[in-house]
Amino acid sequence: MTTSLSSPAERRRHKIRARILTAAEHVFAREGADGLSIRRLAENIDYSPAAIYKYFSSKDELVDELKESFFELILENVNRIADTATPFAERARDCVATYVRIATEKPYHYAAAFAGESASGDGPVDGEPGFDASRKGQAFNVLKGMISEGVETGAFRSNVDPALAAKSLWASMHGLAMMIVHIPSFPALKPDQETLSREAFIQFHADQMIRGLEAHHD
Amino acid sequence: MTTSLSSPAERRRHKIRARILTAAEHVFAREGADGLSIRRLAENIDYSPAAIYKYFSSKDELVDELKESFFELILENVNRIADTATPFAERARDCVATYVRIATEKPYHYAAAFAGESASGDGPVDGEPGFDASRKGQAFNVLKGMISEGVETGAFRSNVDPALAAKSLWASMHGLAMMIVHIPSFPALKPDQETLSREAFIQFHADQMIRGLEAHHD
DNA sequence: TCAAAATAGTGAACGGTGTTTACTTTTTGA
DNA sequence: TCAAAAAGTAAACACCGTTCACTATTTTGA
Repeated sequence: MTTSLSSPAERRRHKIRARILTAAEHVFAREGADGLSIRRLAENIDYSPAAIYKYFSSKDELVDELKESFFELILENVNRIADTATPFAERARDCVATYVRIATEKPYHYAAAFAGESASGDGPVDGEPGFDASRKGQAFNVLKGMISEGVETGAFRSNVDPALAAKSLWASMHGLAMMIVHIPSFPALKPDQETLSREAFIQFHADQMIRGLEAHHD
Repeated sequence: MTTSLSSPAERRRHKIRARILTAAEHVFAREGADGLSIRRLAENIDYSPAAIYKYFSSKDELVDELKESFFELILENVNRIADTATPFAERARDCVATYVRIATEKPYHYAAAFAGESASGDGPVDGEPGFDASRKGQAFNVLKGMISEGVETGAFRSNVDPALAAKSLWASMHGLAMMIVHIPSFPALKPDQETLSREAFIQFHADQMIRGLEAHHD
């Protein structure tokens, strides 16, 4: 939902910015940040390399926008599932599975989103102001909310701190996503049945994580 | 333990290779792969840039050696703990904690070790020949062995597949390590008490993972 | 309407990068 | 001793992100 802006000049400028971002998105998705060069990008859209700098102050800023809108995509999907009325356990598993699935569908985006938040220094983290407003912060809060629900309904042990547990769970999700991103055949036990076992593995991993939070079972 | 080689010429060559690697190691540890340039490296050791290519076919090959010996360091440490006679639960926790600690002590090494196994294509994975011989493969097998032990002694549920569980656990460890590497303040709940809470968080995470494998408890 | 100011766009350059090639110097081994 | 092998180098190639001085276009305000 992009709010259309006032003057026609501004609209035109916004359009060209979007054209640059779209071209960048395609290259980035296929080849990552290294494959995306300002010069190549400029040629794609029939501009001089220097022209890009009238719209973006640096390559990093341009790539940051790609990463940000990617994490918005993750957030939207996870949020939609979290708002579902399905049973708690299933809903939690779905959130994990969706997060990992989207992350691995755009491997370069996902890996880049964590490798250097914005080229220098890291973005805001839990506890610092601004974290809750960032896409990652919102996604984290969805997770935290679900865990709180689990504790309140008695599904999870009563002594789990939602913030702590959410971070641990996030780390586990992140780890699986990164493993699949960097080693695509990671989940497969045997080279065949690739895609099938990937989904199964994600399920197993999600169950594993959730079991760690559950009150005594069986 | 480097087996000393035959001829004096070969020894001299080996020595210079080591000199290059040592210089590279220092720069890489501080600034990562981007900060390590062949030209800078050459200047450090008073050689021409082209000379490096008499010893390494590419920058990637050079960096790969740094990554390999780093993972050997992880393997040594984890192995030492795994061979300890301490109680199972404690030993498992220590392995996880040590893995994450070493990973986060050399953040550039650890992140690079997973970001593109060797510049193009990925290294061998479980199920493929050669995996068990790689450092990562050996580390993975330590993990798998410990889980097998847990299943046999009845600490873990009897229906857990060690290979599957080891991958899940590895992913979780990896995720925490990567989170700390990319967002150093990740575990901290409040900006102070940094290092203290990091250790505590790793403990929590390790417990969480292990609980997911345990037979009914309490 | 018309000049001035702002904006869009460009070519050329700066200082980097990994790598290759042709060349010289040194070392080796029979 | 002397040819062959190895070590080392300077210069170039083809890239990269970014900046600068400059022109052309567009917008603005009096």
